[in-house]
Amino acid sequence: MNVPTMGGRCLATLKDISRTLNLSVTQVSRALNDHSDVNEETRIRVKEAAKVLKYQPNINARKLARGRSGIVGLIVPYNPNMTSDGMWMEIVSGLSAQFSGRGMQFVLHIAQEQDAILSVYQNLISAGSLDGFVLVEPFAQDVRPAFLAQRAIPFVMHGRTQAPVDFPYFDIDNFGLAYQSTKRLIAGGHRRIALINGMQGRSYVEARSKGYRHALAEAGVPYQPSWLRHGNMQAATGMISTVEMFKEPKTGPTAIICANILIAKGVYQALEALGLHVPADVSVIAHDDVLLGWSSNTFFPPLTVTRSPLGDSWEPLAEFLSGAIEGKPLASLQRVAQCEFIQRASVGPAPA
Amino acid sequence: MNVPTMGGRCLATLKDISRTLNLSVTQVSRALNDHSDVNEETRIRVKEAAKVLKYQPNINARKLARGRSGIVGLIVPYNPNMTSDGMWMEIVSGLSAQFSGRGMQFVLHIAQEQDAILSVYQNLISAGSLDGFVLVEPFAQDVRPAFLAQRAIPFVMHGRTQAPVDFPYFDIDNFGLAYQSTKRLIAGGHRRIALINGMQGRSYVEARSKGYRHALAEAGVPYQPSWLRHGNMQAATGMISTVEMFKEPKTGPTAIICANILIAKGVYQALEALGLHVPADVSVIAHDDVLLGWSSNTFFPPLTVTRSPLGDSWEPLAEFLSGAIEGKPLASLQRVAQCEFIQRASVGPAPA
DNA sequence: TACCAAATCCGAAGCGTTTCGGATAACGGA
DNA sequence: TCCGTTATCCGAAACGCTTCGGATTTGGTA
Repeated sequence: MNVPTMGGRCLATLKDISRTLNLSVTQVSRALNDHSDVNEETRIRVKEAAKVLKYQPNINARKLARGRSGIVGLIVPYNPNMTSDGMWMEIVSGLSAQFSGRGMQFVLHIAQEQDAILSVYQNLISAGSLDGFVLVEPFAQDVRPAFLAQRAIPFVMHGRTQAPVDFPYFDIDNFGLAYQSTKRLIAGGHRRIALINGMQGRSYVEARSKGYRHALAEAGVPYQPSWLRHGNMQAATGMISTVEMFKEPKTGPTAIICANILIAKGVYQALEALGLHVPADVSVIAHDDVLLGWSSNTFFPPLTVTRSPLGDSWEPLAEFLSGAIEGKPLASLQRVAQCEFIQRASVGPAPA
Repeated sequence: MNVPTMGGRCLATLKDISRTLNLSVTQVSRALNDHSDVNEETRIRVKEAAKVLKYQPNINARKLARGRSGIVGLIVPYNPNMTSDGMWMEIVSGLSAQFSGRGMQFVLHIAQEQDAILSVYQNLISAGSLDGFVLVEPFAQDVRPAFLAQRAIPFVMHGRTQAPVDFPYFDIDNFGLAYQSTKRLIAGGHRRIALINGMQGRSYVEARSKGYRHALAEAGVPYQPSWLRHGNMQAATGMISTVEMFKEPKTGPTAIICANILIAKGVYQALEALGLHVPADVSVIAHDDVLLGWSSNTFFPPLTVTRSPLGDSWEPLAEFLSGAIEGKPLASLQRVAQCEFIQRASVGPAPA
């Protein structure tokens, strides 16, 4: 139909190398791919020639032969206001950089609203266009792992689900960070501790709630439902929750744990408006993903945080997914990162 | 090396269809691709069978045969604080959706700092991994078009450069919107008009400055350099610029044109702080990209805007790039969109 | 000397498409 | 009746790579 008018860009092929070296294409391929049965000296000659000829393997041919596409994807449902949330950009840029460093491509697929999300996975796989997925922001009850695993589609999850996890994942110790924070506050004499958490259903949110309640139960501190709050991870959530919890004066919490820095920002603002002081009246701890340009050191008084940079997760995620595609054993494809506890001035003993 | 352990996912091929229909692979391929010399009835039978067998063309084989990868890319230099900017997410999600709707893949490539940006384009192309690029946020003097055009690498630009544009692009009429805004203010009796623009060097910024100055010159209104300001497109820029322009009381502008809604937000805040009223003391016009969750109707008094949704550009960009790859004539791959002028209460006659 | 294993190499088949260059049949006009 | 068209179809080659199943040499061992 249309002639390939668009310019040269012709590149060296395996055949070219084999011709100049008087070798077979087979052997050149094996040399380049570091296979076992090729003479060390030959391998060097081949690699040398490849460099000289500026050889670049044609990924499509390779993929056709290998039966893999070399492309992995992240599917996110289209959401008009996701645009205001810089976290997605962080995710995309982090993963994209990691995968391209591994000679793979990473594509972001926006699923349109009308698409059933599971069928999107199915379609992309069966077209041979993608050979694996990254799953982020999982729900505690997430249907995707079972679906994908059943079809032997490789994937890696950023986080875990409530069900036993027999798949590759990288997660932080969400239970632990909430547990630790709560426990430390209790150790400081606090017994009226609130947790302002993210949206219900997300698995990291549920895990944190559990850690919080576990610490309370362990210390025999009664759990008060109105002090476990849920909302999106924005300053407004922190502000509104705080105001509501202090509606009845003198009955508010003496310590507040925030699911992220933004929420903590809102809490600080609300406390200031209410005339309450940190940490004299209320202690505050937040979890810090080191994200969004929000730094935990823009707070006064300085904010105590549990810290685990979101940016540290892209490398293991990419590694685990490519491992899964190559069929590496599951045990090597799972990791839970611990997080750092950074004590600062926003936590004090419980007021008398 | 490693056996293809990872499960079935085997899919119907052309051969399967040809077998069930007693046709040649050739003819099946031609039928599916709507070529000319295939019987209408055959074509229907083939498409029917394809549907029944859930046939999905293997893109890698297709790409190998056609010599194209079907993947286009956007290269952005790595920038740690880009993440705070929701606009990138908008760009990525918009383009990604458009291209995947065309059966292509769109990848975001993060160029690491040490990479020379031009060589990144070169490398991605010569590996055969990408067959075209989208260029966004061009500079007035942008070196990429010449580089890519010389190598016959297809691309499309969101915007234009200062140099004559003999390449595919989609742009809005930046000159025109600044010109129109300025002209209308002049018509309202204003002669002290400021423009708070984006960062110098970007081509849309330069174009707007030109439109502004052209309108001034045309009306014989003197151009005052301190009233043409540059900064990033954030509220802070609007605020700071306004405060500075009103440092000497009574000598400030009577009208301010803002490069986007965020800047206008800052301007409103500064004016309020300075005790100046919109539009009695100062008229305000902004350009509205319909973005960032910022809506121009959160303003009081309502903000007059020139409006052209950034979201409208993804479709033509995708169309033009795939057109360029297919070798369509240049003339059909260029468009400048006009923008809407929405008159609201933030503009009034010049104060006496 | 005969045999075996290890080290290197190679030919050929295959991956699933597209496409070039005919082949075949039906048909109308000369 | 012969020939050129038109409408359909097909075989085979090509795209560039990987990989299976040997082939060849070498050196050591029985």
